[in-house]
Amino acid sequence: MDPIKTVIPPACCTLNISGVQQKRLINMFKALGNPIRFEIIKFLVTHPGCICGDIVEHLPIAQATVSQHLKVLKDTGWISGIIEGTATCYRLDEKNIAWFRSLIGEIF
Amino acid sequence: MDPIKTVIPPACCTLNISGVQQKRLINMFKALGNPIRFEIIKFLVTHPGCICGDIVEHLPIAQATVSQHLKVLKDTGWISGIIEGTATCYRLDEKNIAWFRSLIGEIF
DNA sequence: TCCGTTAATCGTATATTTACGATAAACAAT
DNA sequence: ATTGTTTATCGTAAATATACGATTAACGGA
Repeated sequence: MDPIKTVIPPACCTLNISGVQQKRLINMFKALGNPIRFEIIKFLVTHPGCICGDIVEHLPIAQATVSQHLKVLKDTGWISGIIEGTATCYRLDEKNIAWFRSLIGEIF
Repeated sequence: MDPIKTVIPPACCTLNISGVQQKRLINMFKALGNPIRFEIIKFLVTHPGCICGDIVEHLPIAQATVSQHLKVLKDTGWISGIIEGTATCYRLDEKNIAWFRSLIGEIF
């Protein structure tokens, strides 16, 4: 007797990912799933190397809060910051974003 | 006298998006930025049309919680559900995911 | 050395998210 | 009609995220 075969129609995406990579991706999603952080990333596209104060001026929230969001974005790989005297210059983490882009292309 | 020109090096992505589209995208990111919901989406890739109970069996959380996550995924456009008798069959919202994919391709 | 500038961190209040059990609603089968 | 099955929703507890003012730390310039 033939075994029962269930045909699974091909899905619109594979989401073929797991483990550490999946965790990393989820954290990147989560970080960008916040309007303020999304705006910060947008701002960095046009203002690479800007300092925390520039971002504070551009947003309606306090410096401490901006700093906190910058930390989240740094920890999840969206941005990097280099200390320059008393300021910190922030820019997109292009390498990690490239990883994100190619991974999305693979699994979606 | 010449105006000062600041050259902005081309960024690794444009993030050229705003308004309602941006809000929609952010909400999709936020929804997928949760490990449980990510697993649900992965499960639906291989089990299209499955019912809530199938997902409950597959995950270590209560039925009420799964239902709540399904609602979030539905509200953000990741999945759709059609009522079939007393059950509800869930599947990926392929149209919306296609929108997501192409948008990501544009702005990243 | 003593200020002024900048950003990170601390402590904390509030809001949101996540989880659960209990219950309700909707339907199928007997 | 009654019973069983399935899922959504309600109420609520606990955890996490978000925001702020105050403080600290690190550096540059007078």
